[in-house]
Amino acid sequence: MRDRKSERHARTRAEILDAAWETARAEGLAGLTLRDVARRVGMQPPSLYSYFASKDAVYDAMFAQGCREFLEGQARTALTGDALADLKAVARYFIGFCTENPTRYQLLFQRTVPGFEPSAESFAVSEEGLKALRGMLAGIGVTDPEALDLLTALGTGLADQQISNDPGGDRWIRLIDEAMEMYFAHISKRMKAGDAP
Amino acid sequence: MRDRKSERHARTRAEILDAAWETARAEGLAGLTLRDVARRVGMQPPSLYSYFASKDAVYDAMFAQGCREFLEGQARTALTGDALADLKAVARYFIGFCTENPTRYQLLFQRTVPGFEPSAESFAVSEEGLKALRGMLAGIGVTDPEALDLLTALGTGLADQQISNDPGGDRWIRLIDEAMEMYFAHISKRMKAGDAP
DNA sequence: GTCTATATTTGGATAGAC
DNA sequence: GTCTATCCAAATATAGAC
Repeated sequence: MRDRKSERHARTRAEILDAAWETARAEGLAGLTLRDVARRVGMQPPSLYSYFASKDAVYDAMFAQGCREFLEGQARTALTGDALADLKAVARYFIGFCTENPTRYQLLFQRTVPGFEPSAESFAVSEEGLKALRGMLAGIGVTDPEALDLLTALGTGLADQQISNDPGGDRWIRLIDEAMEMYFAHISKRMKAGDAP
Repeated sequence: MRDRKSERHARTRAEILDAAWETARAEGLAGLTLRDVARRVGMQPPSLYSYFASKDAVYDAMFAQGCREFLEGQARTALTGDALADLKAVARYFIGFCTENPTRYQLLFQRTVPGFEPSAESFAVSEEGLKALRGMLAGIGVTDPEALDLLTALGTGLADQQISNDPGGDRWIRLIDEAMEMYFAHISKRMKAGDAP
C-alpha cells in the first residue's frame, strides 16, 4: 500500500532542493543560506531540518542530483558508430551540460564550495558518471590515457571559457565541432604513427 | 628625502598581503577572514584597518598583485621567432602561472569569490595582461578570433584539469607540447585552406 | 599605529510548544 | 511538521583610549 506520508515528505524535499538550486544560482553557490532557501519555499528556517540534517546535507543532495542528471542525459546521447560524429556528440553533450547550468558545473566539477565534501554515497554516483563517459569514448576508440586526458582538457576548456567569458552565449560552443575535428585528426595521426614507427 | 614612515607603512601592507595569500591558500579563497590574517601577522583584527579599508580592499590588492605578477612573468618569456616553439613557450608560461598558485588562478580567472568585483584600477591591470598575451600570439601569427578562442580554451582546459584532478603533479602539464603541436597543425591546415579554398 | 571594547549582522542549529 | 524563541559562533567594522 502506498505510503502517502513518505510520498509527501519526498515531494517537499524535492521542492526544497529546487529552491536551493534557485538560491545558489541567484546568490552564488558559496552564498547559499538556509534562510534564503526557507523564504523561497515559504517556511521558517528551522523547519528545513525536518528534511535535511544540515546545510551540508543540502549540498550533498544537490551534488547527487547533478550526478544523476549527468548520467541520464548521457544515456540519451545516441551514438552512430562513426567515430568523429560520435566524438562531436559526446563533446556537445558534455559542454551543453556544463554551460546550461554553471552553478551545477561549479558544484560537480570544480571544488570551490567552502568546506563541502560529497558523501561516499554521492561520490559513488559521480564516479559512475565518469566511468560511463570513459566507456563511451572507449567505444569510439579513445582508450590511450594521454589521449583521454587531452580530450577532457579540451572539453573542460571549452566549457570553462564559455561560462566565464560569454555566459549565455555560444562563442565557444560554436567551436566544438572544429575542436573535435582537430582532435580527431591528431589522434588518427598518432595511431598511424604508433602502428608503424 | 626618504619618507621612512610611508616606507614602513608600505612594508607592513605587503606583509599583510602575504599573510592574506597564505590564509587564502590554507582556508580557501572564499574562506578568507580578517581574523586569520591578523593572527598570522600578530595583530588584532581592527589594526588591519590602518592598512586596508575593508576586506574587499584586501581582495582587490591581491587581484592587482596577481595581475602584475602575470605581466612581469610574461615579459620574461623569451620568444625565438619559430612559431611552434613560441606557441609552446607561451602555453607553458600560462599554464605554469595558473598551476603554481591555484588560489591566484581562482581569484584572477574564475569568478567564484562571494561578492568581490575588482576595482576599475585593478581591472585595468588585468586587461593589460590579456592585451600583452594577445600581442604575443599575434606575433606568432595567431590573429583570427576563432583560432584565438580555441587556443585559450586549450590553455585553460589544461590548467584547469591539472589543478582540479592532479594538484601538484604534471599529468596535464606533460601534454602541453603535444597539445600545441596538435593546435599548430590545425591552424596551419586552416590557413592553407583559407588561401586556396 | 595598535590596542581593547563593543556594535552589528548574519547564519547555522536546537528546544520546546502547538 | 511547523512554528516561535533562542542560542551560539563567526566575522566585519567602528569608537576611543593609550
